[in-house]
Amino acid sequence: MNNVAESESRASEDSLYRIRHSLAHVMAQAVLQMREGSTLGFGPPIDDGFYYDFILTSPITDADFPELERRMKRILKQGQRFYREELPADEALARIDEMGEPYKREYAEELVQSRGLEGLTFYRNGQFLDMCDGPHVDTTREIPRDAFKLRSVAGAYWRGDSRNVMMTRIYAWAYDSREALDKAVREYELAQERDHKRLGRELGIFTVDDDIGRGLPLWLPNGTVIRDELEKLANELEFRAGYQRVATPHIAKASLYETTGHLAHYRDSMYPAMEVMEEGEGGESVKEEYILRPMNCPHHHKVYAAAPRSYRDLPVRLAEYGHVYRWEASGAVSGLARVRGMCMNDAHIYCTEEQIGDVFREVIAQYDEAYSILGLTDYFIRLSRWDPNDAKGREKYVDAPEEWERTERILADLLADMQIDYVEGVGEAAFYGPKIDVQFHTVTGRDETVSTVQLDFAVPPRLGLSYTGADGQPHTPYCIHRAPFSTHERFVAFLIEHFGGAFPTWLAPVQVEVITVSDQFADYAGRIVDRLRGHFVRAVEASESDTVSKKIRAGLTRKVPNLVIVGEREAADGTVTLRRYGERKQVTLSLDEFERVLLEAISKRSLALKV
RNA sequence: GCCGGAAUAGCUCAGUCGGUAGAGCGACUGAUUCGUAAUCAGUAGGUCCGCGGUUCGAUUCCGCGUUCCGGCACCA
Repeated sequence: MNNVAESESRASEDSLYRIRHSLAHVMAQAVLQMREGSTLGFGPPIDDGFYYDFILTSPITDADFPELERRMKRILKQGQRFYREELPADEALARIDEMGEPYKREYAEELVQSRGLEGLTFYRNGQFLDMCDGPHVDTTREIPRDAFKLRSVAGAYWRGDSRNVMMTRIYAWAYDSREALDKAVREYELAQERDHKRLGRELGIFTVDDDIGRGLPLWLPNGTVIRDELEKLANELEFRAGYQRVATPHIAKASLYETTGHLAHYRDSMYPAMEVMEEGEGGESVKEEYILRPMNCPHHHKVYAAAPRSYRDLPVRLAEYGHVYRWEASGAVSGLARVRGMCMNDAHIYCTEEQIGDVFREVIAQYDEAYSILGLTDYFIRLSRWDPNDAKGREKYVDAPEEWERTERILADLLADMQIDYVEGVGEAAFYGPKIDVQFHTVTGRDETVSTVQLDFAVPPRLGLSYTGADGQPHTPYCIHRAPFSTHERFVAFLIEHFGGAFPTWLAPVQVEVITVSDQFADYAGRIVDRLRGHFVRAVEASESDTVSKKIRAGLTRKVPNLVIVGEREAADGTVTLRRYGERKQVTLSLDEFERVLLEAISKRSLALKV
């Protein structure tokens, strides 16, 4: 972006910021008209509009939106001026008391007492007064009346803390023109059509059944194909990088998690223990507790510990697409994106401190390769640190400040050295160490952690892991946890939305569907399908009794990447007519040629077919 | 977990001011043999989410529960 464009875009963002911020005040004014006696929380501009939080005297639902919007438009029409006023701290607090706004008061006190502000600013427009930093438009006439739209009502904790009161948040879109608003709303609606929960059902990828349980998706045949293909790719990348595959059970004794610290730091996210009676040495009954594992690492640590290790063996790379189970909060569970039983593209790399840098480089190179195969480019890196000031710090993180500082520095230096831009994620670390998270933008515009690389300094020593160094002495290895393909669940959820359900040929559940013009050509179609299946291509024949149009429609609806149409011409010439998903233009090519480009696209995992 | 909303056929949805329900698509059967996004006809398919309450009678009203959706918190 050149400088002119940059400054223009910033100027328009500033004006948009004012519009959104001012509209928040306008909405709050209208809400107070409809629900007199309600109190205010925060009401900031956001990426696509604004929201405002309230404690309402009686609920508002989207059924109230038309009236609320009418009132807002009336305010805009009135041309209310925004008046700014700055008061010294004591007067400001007195003013807020008059306003009867306890939450504003709490925040104002904090601004004055903890942050030492000497004065606070207020904005008044019409009857509405708010403590607010601004900036705002001069008058509500500057705000286009047709460029905002109320979106949804939601709950939100005061100041984002679940120990606080739950407020009602009203979200709205807001832009500087009707066209920009329409565009945003259209994009939102298009994103809804790509929703993985919807496509997952329509494309037969997964289902969730009440009798199995919440957050425990069942992978249907089409979804299982995608899993298997991803797993195959992961295995190949890992094999090439010297990983060794292991297989370990889904449960372990509770005592293991006592030792690792999971029970101390992670208990809330774990399924509770299963109690069983086992026979003790003397034949007596002994109570034993087993836990569904929430992570694979302790099991892999035990694989590591199963053999004596020398520094010459390191790094040791142990990989498993391992199943783990986590007791996710009921309100968090959603489709495949947040589940309670998941299968993780896990590997643990045990290394010396000196090797950490090289191992991270190797892992990040692997991430790059994996994402480039999938055509994923819209992501950024987050360095996730612990938060020593967290109120629940001792519960959330292993208490070892020097280790945190040292390992976080290693990662920060490494990122700087590799010239990788990143954002800081304070309080986003794992309990056992800092991590580098890969944050993807989802189609609905939110960021989501898909993959992570974690540096674990805490658990290996607790399990007594060691290797013999060149000095003949035992040393404790570091463990690096990595999962470029995340869990099958979250990654496939993300990929469904990324591809809009139209997977590249190598990943598609059905790779080729052969459509006959009439069932006179069923023999030819059958021969094509058999031949392709002989090469492990997932080819199917369309139903015989439908019309060509109907079969094409069905194939497109199921987003089959390659529709092959055969009729008299093709049967006579030994050719096929190929209609690629998303392309109107078709090509007729010999069956041999089609097979060649198809197999090449599959083996190279191409995003497109070269014809 | 918290706030709010929703739940009717496989899917998308209509409907019953309280008298046990309908459409389109899909499925199945038959006819049609067709050249690029829906051929025609017929058939089957529903404890109207569950449990209580009110009522002569509840899918409809009320309560509780379950699940899902939009958020918040938490997180791969």
